[in-house]
Amino acid sequence: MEELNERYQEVLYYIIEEYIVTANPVGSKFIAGKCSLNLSPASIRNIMASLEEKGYIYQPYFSAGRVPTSSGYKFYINSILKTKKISKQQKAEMRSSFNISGKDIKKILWQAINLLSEISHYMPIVLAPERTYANLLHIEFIKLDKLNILVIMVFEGGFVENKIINADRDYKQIELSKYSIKLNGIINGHNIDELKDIVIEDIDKDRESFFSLLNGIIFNFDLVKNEIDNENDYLFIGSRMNLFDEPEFSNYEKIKSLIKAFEDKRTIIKLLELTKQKEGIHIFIGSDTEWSDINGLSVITASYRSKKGFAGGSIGLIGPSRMNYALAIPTVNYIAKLLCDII
Amino acid sequence: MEELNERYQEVLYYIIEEYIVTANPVGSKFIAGKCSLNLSPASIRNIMASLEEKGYIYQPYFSAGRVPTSSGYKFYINSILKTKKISKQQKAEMRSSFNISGKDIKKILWQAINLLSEISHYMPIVLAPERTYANLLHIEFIKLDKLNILVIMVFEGGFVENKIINADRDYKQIELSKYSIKLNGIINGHNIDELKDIVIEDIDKDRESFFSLLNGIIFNFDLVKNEIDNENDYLFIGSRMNLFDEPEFSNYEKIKSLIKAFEDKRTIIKLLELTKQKEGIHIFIGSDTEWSDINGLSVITASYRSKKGFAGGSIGLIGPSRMNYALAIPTVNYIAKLLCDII
DNA sequence: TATTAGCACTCGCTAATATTGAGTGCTAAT
DNA sequence: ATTAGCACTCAATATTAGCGAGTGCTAATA
Repeated sequence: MEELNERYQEVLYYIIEEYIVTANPVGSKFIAGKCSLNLSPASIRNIMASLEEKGYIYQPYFSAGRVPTSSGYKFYINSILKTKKISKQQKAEMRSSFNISGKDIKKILWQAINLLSEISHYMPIVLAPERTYANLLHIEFIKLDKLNILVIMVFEGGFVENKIINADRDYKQIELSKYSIKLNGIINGHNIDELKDIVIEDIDKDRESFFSLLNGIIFNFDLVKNEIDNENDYLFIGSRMNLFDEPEFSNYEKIKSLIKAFEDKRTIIKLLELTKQKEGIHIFIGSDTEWSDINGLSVITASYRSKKGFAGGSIGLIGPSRMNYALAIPTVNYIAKLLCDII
Repeated sequence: MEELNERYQEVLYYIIEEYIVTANPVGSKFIAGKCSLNLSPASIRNIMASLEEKGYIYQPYFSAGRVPTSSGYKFYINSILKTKKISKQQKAEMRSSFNISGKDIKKILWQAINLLSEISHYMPIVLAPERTYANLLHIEFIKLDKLNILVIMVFEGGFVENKIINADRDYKQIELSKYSIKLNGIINGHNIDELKDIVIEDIDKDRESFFSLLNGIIFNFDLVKNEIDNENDYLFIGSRMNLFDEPEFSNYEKIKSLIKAFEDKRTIIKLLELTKQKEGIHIFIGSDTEWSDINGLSVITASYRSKKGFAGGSIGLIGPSRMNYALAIPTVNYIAKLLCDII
């Protein structure tokens, strides 16, 4: 990223700050009034022309004010922006807004969404922790009917996964309970991958009739790993309404493209999965290659991870590119941190 | 509902049929062309004037064509409409589009939504069966940590409910398993209300240390009954996109009011709960008192119920008031019937 | 008496035109 | 190097004109 003269930075700064608030192109006269270096509109215009040449701002049409480009935002975020510190009081408020007694992780994630929504007025998204690397706490087989067995897996962190598998024959509940107990004996805080090895080993030692049942379970392990068969238990999306209130989506065509983009959750899931394994804040702006579907949208993401070491998920905030980064970035960051503590 | 002359009925019929397709006010000339009784536009106009006086149609403005009112639709549905029979082949197709092997009820309900969406191009909604009257199949306690116990309840029909309860002391898993076994011995196809009585009785006989734990569970039963604490596991909503494509929502204001109305799911839940216990098809039109939130929308609902007798839920279809009732009504009806069979 | 042709009238829709004003780039003066 | 001054651009808004689909009424007709 090219270096920018202090004066240039200040002009860019005020353009973006103002554009974030009003969503209207910003003119030279306004900047001249705001700027600490007392310059006339004409001088500002010269600076603006340079900034435009460098690609940080552009004019929607001849003789309109200037609007930040994606690179403009990027420069602003990386070099100019000083994010607001969250006050101790605000932190305490955020923390206390979580009600964690007797709630499973799903509800806690929803609380995070609501909190983010309240504070930011943008659209929060949360990816639930994946189960592959999470340690199993408990496994249980319950007979539903002749050939269907319900497998309940409880993971560290309070995540419960229910799967129905087809059995090869009619198992009795007592028989199933025996296997449950047996398996629970060896589970003992292993994750699925490890457990798979142990179970396969065990089969060799003890070729009982539940050989095939176990096969079914192992197959099922792979299911849990690879297939998210209900997106609704994996990606949580907060209220869209706030986004629709933003002026850039105040016409029919744009609001429709927005709805269409969110209808298929895979784009969002992909984005959140990208950042899940990485530390810290990630920001996708405007027409980034990773987030090119909707022009004019930005996404701030952060990953969370329990201290016990099972894999975490990520949270994010979707807003217009002209979103209030100074507030949004530390908020996303802190809520991710809160989630780490809570889980 | 007032009686209508056959001639009047025919005119009303063609107005509605045409309006359903084009969404434009229908003029006298067009009706004169369609009508089997060969009348001139002028005569049709006379009839239209009468129909307007009776409140079945209205003019959006002087010298526009006529548009059906809510009472118009009501009369049409109750007295004129002949719903299309679904052919055997279509029925077979619908039935075979369900993949029920190894799927829990939630996924089956989602399949119903997708099917309805494909056929109707409106917005399907499904209310999951409530658990109060459903028979319990299995109950299981799993220790999460010192004071948190996960209670898993499996209901007939494949519904699984997970609840975390706070224990009064630190239970060992072995201890909990014993209670699980004990409870499972007496569950045996009772529903929660019945079970509650049995358990309370049992407590008197056998004042063990799990007295207080059971108390916690009983309290929890009430929770399952009264509180739906995650709407997302209760009400399933299909794709909104189809609705937004309808011409009545083709402007910014209307689309926003629509989104806002659906953001809060309680209205829809209330509506579906109203019809859950009743047999057959229910239709809410336009500005019915039960469904007055969004003008121009209609809802068709039907309840489903498993044969084994546990309480069912209901499915519905939200579309514009000018929806294709002839197709939508039998489709909702048949899919509800399919659900009865499958569950 | 029921029906219809004829006609003047209404009013939303579309396109064409005029007006406004915020903001610019350039030039010449400071 | 900075800036006042000025002509110019162009979206947005308001204004006007014309079209045409559809009406209600009246008088003629079967």
